[in-house]
Amino acid sequence: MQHLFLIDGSGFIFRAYHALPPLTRSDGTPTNAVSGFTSMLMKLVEDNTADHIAVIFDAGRRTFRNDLYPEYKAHRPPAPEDLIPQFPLIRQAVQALNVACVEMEGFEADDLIATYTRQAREKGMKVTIVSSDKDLMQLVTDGVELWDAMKNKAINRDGVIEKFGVPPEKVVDVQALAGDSADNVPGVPGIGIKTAAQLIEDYGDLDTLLARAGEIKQPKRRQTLLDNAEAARISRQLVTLRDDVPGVQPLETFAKALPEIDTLSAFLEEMEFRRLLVTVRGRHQAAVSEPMQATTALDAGKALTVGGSRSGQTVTATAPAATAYELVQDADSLRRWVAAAHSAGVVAIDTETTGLDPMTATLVGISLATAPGHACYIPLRHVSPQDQGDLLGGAPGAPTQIPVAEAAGLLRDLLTDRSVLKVGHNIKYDLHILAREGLTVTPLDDTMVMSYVLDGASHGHGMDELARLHFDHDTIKFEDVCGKGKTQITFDRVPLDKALAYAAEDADITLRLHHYLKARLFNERMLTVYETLDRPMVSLLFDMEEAGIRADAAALLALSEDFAARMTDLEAEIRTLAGEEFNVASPKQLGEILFDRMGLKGGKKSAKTGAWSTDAEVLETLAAEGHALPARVLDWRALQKLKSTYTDALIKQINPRTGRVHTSFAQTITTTGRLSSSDPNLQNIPIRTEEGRKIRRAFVAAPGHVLISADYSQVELRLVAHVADIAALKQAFHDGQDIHAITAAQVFGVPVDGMDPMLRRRAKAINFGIIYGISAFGLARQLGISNGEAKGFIDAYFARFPEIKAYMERTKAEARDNGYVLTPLGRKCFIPEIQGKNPAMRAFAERAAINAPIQGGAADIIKKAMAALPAALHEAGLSARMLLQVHDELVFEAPETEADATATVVKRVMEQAAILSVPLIAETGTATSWAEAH
DNA sequence: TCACTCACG
DNA sequence: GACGTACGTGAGTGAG
Repeated sequence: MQHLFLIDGSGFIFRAYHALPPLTRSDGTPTNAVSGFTSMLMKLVEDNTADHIAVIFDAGRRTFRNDLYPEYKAHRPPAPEDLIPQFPLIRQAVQALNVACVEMEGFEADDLIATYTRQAREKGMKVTIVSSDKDLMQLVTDGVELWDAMKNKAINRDGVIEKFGVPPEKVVDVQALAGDSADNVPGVPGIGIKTAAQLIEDYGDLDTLLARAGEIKQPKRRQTLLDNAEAARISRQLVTLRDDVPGVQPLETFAKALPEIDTLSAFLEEMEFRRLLVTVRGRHQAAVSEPMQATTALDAGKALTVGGSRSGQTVTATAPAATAYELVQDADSLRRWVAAAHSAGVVAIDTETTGLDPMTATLVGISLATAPGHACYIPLRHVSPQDQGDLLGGAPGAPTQIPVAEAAGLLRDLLTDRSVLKVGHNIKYDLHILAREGLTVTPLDDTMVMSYVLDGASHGHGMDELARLHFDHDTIKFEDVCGKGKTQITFDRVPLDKALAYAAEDADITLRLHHYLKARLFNERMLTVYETLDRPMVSLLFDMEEAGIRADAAALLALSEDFAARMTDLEAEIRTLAGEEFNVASPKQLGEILFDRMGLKGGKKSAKTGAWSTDAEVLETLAAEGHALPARVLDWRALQKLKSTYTDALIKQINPRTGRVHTSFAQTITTTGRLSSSDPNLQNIPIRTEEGRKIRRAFVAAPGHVLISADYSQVELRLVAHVADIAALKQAFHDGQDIHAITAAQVFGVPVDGMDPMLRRRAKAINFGIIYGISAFGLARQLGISNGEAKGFIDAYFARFPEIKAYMERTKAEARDNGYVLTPLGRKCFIPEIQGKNPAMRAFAERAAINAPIQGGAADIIKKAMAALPAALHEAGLSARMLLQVHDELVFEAPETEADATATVVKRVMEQAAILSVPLIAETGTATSWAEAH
């Protein structure tokens, strides 16, 4: 399929101009925009896969839109003084790069882009519009996407929905309502993008909405819409792009051509762009002196530019001429692959299994890759595709396979050879699978974790997504091989040819990702974070998951039954109080009973669905007013939660083979570097209520053993004191004082001795607020006080600890400048919405930015402690096993006789994990159950 | 699949 | 001046 690139020239110019400091040629001509524009365009021309490319400019200020609405773009300030002389030079740059260049009087660049996009689509071409201008988002459709060249990010249909809340075909309707202050499109006053999207969502389109505006519930909004219907219609005309601009230069003239080296050099020389000149000459030299690098179907001829300032070097995936995937069905072939891995020193490995749960899935086959494009698949437990299938093998029609035990034997030494690095994508999963075949694997690299260290939660880290993102390659999907839904088959029933293509590709991609990500870790200075914090977690988390924690099924069952009985009683009572049958578990039905039928006041409706809110806050207010029904519902809900989420669910999660619960720790999910736990989540086991604690009591040590819980004391507040460098707070921690009492004394001006507990409680809430990026609203809600009072507390806090204000401003600026903030140990936490236009979203992002170094810093510290602990315990001759991590707490299981010694080592290692300007304190507890140890 | 609710740090 | 809020997660339920 042919591929057209349309570059929004004006957008490019302004971004280049604002991104770069003022630069001038030796004759004084300003050149910063020319320089930025030229290097962006060069990069685009070199990197992309286009066969047609053009830059589109605006021709003049007046267009047909000014006839529709004279005020259109009337408030635009003129271009900056030092940009004006650069416009003609930029057109020269386009010519020097041998790229087509189009503009037309009376039309905006956007209209030309719309016109060419339509023409290209009619010819079946794919289109990429290089711009992040929201006005162009209406053009996105199948085969048409926007490309944000600064962020290196594609904006597809989903991206448009994220921005506008509606799909591309409805964007003009939303813009018509919301208007645009930059372009002076009026829209309807008081309606922004969010409201507009909601209205269009509700009514389908603008015309229907305007026709039915009388039905809108909110009186004020109804009236403004009725009053401004005409403005909305004109606005829509203004924002709708013309895709029928007549007499445009034909698309065929955009065919991509290489730049003339002499013309380009002359231009760069004239502009005095020495760095670009060197680059261009260097490339030219390389191209004439060396034959083309042979490449594979994957990543054909495409150079991967590796980011970072250290070298700016280009990493190209080197590969043989074609992908050669081999099916390995006999021992000799496998021996050859093992030898190849030994000589390569690095091998990518992936397992195929019968399921997704690492503790129960069974190995079906293994794939290996030893060089890009050079991969194999070793089927081990495939059955014939028609077979009803068990895992015994040897059934009629089962394919030829190396016996599993023999294959394991051939691989064993390779997998533990210290001179051969084993690379996997989410290799923790494969470790579980291989462990059940008696195989251990070391040393390790994990490309999923490497990707997370580099790009955080800015995108997902699945292999399919990374292949698409970095190699522009579409992998074979699991669903393509196994189907989905009811007809899905397990991998052991997949025919070997399809299994080979799928499985070998996964290993191949993993190896290529490893090459690419390793270079990026170095160039972007993230190698230390990866090596010291995240890489050691891979095998450690594997050990923890494999260990599991013992759960007392009988105790859980007894709790379940107790909860069930009490819920039945409550249900009867609730129905009597309500005077009718209803589903207590349905917030919708409950809301209708409380507020519509019983007519209680004080209800809130949700913004999204207009349903009555019945959350704990609402019900507690009603209960405090003396209403019995909401009070009973609260009791019922508490029991329902404990039973369904915990007791019932945990019983099901006890592994029959081990009698223990094996959670799964995710290492690449959170925005701050924390871990997360699922299947089941063991990081949210109840503790705050007595009933909940009973569940924690069911987590117990094996016979003859104890559980040791060790948790950091006030770790996040200590990090606040450290990163914000708050002298008074640091002193208080050094002196080992009660930090909330000290805060109260400072903020409220009272002595610590004989302090009103209420004041300490308030100070504690303020301290939490600081960690969360405080707002008066949030603090007021937490404490049940007025916004004004809360603001007073915050001002008093800032006055007493002025450093905190500076930290907050500094951190917000850091996020705005970079799109991420750094933890004290150097982890990047990405805050993409910080540049957002919506003030609420931006405020949200700012609070997240303030919180991230604190929460993330604490996560880094406990990771350092975890990484150091196995060796420390081993050296002390102790056999304790780490079982759980709950953000600031570690849980161990140790022989009773080693309890004290283990607690001592754990405490020491945790406290020494990082040297901050405040001491770190860890507290330990020992008991036979988790509840008592904590 | 989404919204709501609620468990944890 | 409107936006709609404390930070970070995972899971169960109802409803469409």
